[in-house]
Amino acid sequence: MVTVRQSRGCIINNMQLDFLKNMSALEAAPRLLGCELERTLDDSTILRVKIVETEAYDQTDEASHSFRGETERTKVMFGEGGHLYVYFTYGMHYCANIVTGKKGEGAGVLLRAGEPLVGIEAISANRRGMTGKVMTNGPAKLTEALKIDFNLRGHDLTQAPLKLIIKPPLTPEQIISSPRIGISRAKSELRRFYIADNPYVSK
DNA sequence: GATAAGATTAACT
DNA sequence: GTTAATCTTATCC
Repeated sequence: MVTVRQSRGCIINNMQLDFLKNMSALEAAPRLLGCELERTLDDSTILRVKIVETEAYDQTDEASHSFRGETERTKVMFGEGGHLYVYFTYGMHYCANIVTGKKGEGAGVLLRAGEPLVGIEAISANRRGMTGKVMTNGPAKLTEALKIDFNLRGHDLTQAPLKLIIKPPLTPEQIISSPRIGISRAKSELRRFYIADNPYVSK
């Protein structure tokens, strides 16, 4: 019985991420709010966070890494939805995106902030002892908290050690959209989404 | 081969 | 509000 349930659960999980292949970044960004990321560390510690803030990037978007076409860095963004695009920036930070769309489309959703649910002590340790919202209320803070770096570049999010767990969609009333943060182009487009009144949102 | 900019953060004043 | 830290990637010689 357990085997059957696990097997079915796995299939359902895969199908749940399948929808990302048929979704634009702009559709997926608000949809991913409230969903969860489960990270298994090398020592088997389980961490889980709820996604509370996202931004949409795609090929038609001047601010996107995929805007000027596929390169060695951005090729994961041009792969199938449901994988992880990781990039390194400002000489010291990693940021993570959930890729959306079919193969050949360069689109993804930047994970900007999360709310720790499980493994909070380990998350705090990863963040050099910080506690409270400053642990995960920024894109590079989130990757540091979950130990995401180039080891997980292109990772399939249906698999350990990093799984995306789909939850029911939030209501429109729970979601606020705004311009994105930290970009120099396409500044006025409403491509940032966050959960209303959640203390772990970055700003 | 060299250079400039960057989907940021934390520690300052 | 300002700034240093720090290095990959893209772009331009």
